[in-house]
Amino acid sequence: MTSPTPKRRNAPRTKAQILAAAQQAFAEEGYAQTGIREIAAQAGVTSPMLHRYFGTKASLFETALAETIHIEGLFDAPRHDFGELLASVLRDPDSNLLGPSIVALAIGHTDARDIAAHAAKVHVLEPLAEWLGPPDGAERAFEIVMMGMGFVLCSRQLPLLPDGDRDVANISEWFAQTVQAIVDRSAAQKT
Amino acid sequence: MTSPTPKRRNAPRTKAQILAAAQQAFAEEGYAQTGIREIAAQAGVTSPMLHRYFGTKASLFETALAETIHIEGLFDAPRHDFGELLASVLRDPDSNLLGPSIVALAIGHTDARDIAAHAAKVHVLEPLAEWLGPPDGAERAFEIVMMGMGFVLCSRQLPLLPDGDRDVANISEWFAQTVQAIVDRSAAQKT
DNA sequence: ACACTAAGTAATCAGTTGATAACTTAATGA
DNA sequence: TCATTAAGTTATCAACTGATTACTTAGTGT
Repeated sequence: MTSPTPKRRNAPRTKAQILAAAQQAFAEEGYAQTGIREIAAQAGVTSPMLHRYFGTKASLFETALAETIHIEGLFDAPRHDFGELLASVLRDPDSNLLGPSIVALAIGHTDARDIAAHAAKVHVLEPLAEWLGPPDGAERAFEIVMMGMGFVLCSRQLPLLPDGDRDVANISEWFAQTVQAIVDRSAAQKT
Repeated sequence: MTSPTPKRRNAPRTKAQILAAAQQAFAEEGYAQTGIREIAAQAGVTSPMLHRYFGTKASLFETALAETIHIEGLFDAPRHDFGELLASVLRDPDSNLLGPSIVALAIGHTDARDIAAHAAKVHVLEPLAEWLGPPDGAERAFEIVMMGMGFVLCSRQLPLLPDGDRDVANISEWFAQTVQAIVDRSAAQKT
């Protein structure tokens, strides 16, 4: 009972725990408001461990974000389901959406904003643009990311969603259709 | 030359200067990263002045945001121009867009996020919903705000816009058309 | 002319932040 | 078995945060 539990040492496990705690904290509280000690405590270690394994707070943020943000999971389903798929992921309260949340909550801090912008560009915008295809893949990728970020921001972070289930369902349906229209849009039929 | 310029006293002017400096700083750096002293220095006063006139930092933020955020200016033009009008305001680099920027940069901080959410609801969503009209004004207002926030977030804060002028013009046109479709959409023709 | 009020400043407090140095101790290999 | 390496902790630093107190002085009404 009084044994202080000698604390097994396990570097990779500790490192992983810190990373997971950081991702969760950055996604819930944002970069600026999340303290080094808070992350360390959540990971069950002390704060210097965090510097040992990840250097600075910003560099921890960078790796935490890079590991979390990814879009490729949406490319497996049939192309005509993309809109509905994205809508269901963003709407589902159980999908924790670490990536978009971390990016959205990071823009209030200069360093974090730059890191987040770069990660979003490399890990989301560019793969999405390539998946959509030339000649206007970049435009359409921006439009989709813009809608996704707007939805996450306004529905999860702020939150501004109307109260009724009916409203939410309608908004979700509109979101899916609008995104799908971007996916289906051909560069030929421009005005 | 060596005269220290006796410093005229002018309460309302000082208060206005603090408010203007706060709006600018909150819109550029965000709530969390903007310090009391920074705002005071920008306003040409010392930090206690800020507490004298506005109480706490959060309360200063609240007044600064409430004075800045407004949507009614877009209601004067003809209804069929709303999409294009909103797009032009959001796109124009010269329109400083204090309101949306302050809201976007505030979500990383708990207190500021709550204040911003309330302000957005009262000063943007509700007037817009009323302007759009029943029965689904709330839904459509959310959709428009969502798109606006997404655009500001991705184009101004991050920034993720493609490089070419051609791309930007196309995105802006798509944005205007999509928003206009929400405005024009009648509740009758729902699936 | 003078006293009162309020605008403004200097100095400082207590708490928190990210980061480090110095120390302890568990694990590993020769 | 024992010395070396690395995992982990304690204590602490310097800087900065929002906020407050006590003081100075300009403006104003009588």
